[in-house]
Order: sequence, then structure tokens, then C-alpha cells
Amino acid sequence: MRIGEMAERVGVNIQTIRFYERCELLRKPNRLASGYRDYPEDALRRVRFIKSSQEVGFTLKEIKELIRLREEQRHSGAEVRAIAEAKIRSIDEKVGLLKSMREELNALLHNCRCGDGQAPCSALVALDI
Amino acid sequence: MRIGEMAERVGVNIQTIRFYERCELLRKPNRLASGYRDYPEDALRRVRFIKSSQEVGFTLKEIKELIRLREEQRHSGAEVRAIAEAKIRSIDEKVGLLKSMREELNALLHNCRCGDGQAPCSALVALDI
DNA sequence: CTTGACTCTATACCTAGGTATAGGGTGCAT
DNA sequence: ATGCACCCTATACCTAGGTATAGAGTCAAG
Repeated sequence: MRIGEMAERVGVNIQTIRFYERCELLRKPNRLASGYRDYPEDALRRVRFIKSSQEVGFTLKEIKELIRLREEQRHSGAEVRAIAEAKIRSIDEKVGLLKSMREELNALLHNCRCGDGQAPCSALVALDI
Repeated sequence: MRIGEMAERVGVNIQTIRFYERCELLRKPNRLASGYRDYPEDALRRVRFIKSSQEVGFTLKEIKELIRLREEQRHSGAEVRAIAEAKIRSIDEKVGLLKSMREELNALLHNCRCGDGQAPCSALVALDI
């Protein structure tokens, strides 16, 4: 698959793909005789992985940390373990934050009866924003 | 509380507090006779709310959308409802993404026996990164 | 009554993460 | 054989989200 199809299918800009390659977030793909990049089918998953990780607040630097493990041939089990454990802790923190935000919003949905504009919405007062 | 204490207690730069005020993410606080900003105790929570929301991948623009609801005196219940529902959906998506990342990482922790450097780590191969 | 730590506004600067453009080649369809 | 859609590299530019600096005022402690 060439870069245009890849970008199209994941829903990102072509430049973004090349940008990720420069940042070493994506491996350099094989080239056709023409010099065009030629991606295997599963390169799509790698780009999607980057995009989802960004969605939940990881920076490219953090994402690269995870990716680099794979690229290193002789990484130690202990190193993998330590990084994975740290990532899991940070994921759990994020899930915790999201859950409390969700509860607050849900309270808002069920308590807000302020369509009449008489009083400030009590649910939003509780949310304190 | 003056701005220095506020920044200190939340763990952000003083300039960041003023930046949020300019962006209308924080209400303009009362001023002392000197012209110094004077924050109430609960302004801390508002800054922490912004910071946690960023942690889980919301942009300042998205955060502001939620905040603005409160500021508007006569918002309609339907509008609140629609925005809150949209936010809940996006929170659920994020939680879903985080859960699958967590499972992958957990598999990595329990399957990786590659300390010997003989073979590529099979858990990371499965993770496909 | 001055020195040091704090504050103010205004403006300039910085990093991350892209996005666009210029100038040129590829390759298939007409 | 040429036009159109695609690709290449290199470089410039852009937005978001801050962070630093200059120049000036505040104020409590010594």
C-alpha cells in the first residue's frame, strides 16, 4: 500500500505519516523501484495505535518509549516489566480521572432542571467549574 | 490566597494561571488594594479540574466548552444535556481505549520471558508496535 | 528607609505536533 | 506524448499550550 492509501484509511494527513517516520514512531517502509513508500497491511494498526494513545493523553515521546522496546533486539525482561508497569499505573490513573468526570457529568444529566433559567444549575454548581 | 500560593499548591507555573485567566478558563478573581489577584480557596479545584482533564486528553477548547455552560446565566436544559451526553460518550471511548491498552500491557507483563535475548519478545510481537 | 520576595502588565519566546508549499519525478490513461 | 493523480525531499509555516523577560509597583522585616 502506498502512503496516500495508508493516510486515507487511517484518516490522517500524508505529511503526518512522514512526520511519524522522521520521529521514529514508524519504521522506514520498503520502497518501490520508483522510490515510493510501500506499506504492509498491518502498518495501519501501528498508526492507529499512535492515534488512540494520543486520544487518551499520551505524548508522542511516551508512545515512542513503548515502541522502542520492540525495536531493541536485546532488551531485558526487567526493563520491559518496569516500563509496562509504569504505563499500567498511568493508565489506571487516567481511568480513575475519567470515571470521576463521568460521575459528575452523569449527576449533571440527572439533576439539572434549570431549563427555566431561574436559578443557576445546581448540578453545575456541584461540579464547580 | 495570592497567585504564587495558588500556583505552588496546584503545581503549575504562575504564568499558566494568568494564561488560563486570559483564555477565560478561570474567572477573573477579586483584586486586593495593591492590584494583586486574590483567589478563594476553591479556585484550586478549578485549576485541578483543568489539569486532570488535560491528563486524559481533552484540549483547553473542550474544557472551556464545559466551563462556559456554568458561566452562562440562562442556558437551556437541553443544551446542557446535549453537551454533557457528548462528553460522556467521549469519556467512554477513552476508557475503552485505555482498557484495551491495559490488557495488552498486562499480557506483556505475564508473557514476556525474553530476558535471555534469544527471541523477540512474543508479547510485544502480539502488541504489534 | 531600604532590601528582598512578591506582584503587576506587556511582550517575546519556546516546544510539541503537525500542515503546506516549492520544485521535481512516476506512471497510467487518453 | 501529454495530462492528471500520485509520489519524493526539503523547507517553511502554523496552532496549542505554555514559559520567560523587561520594567515597574507593593510590602513586611530588619
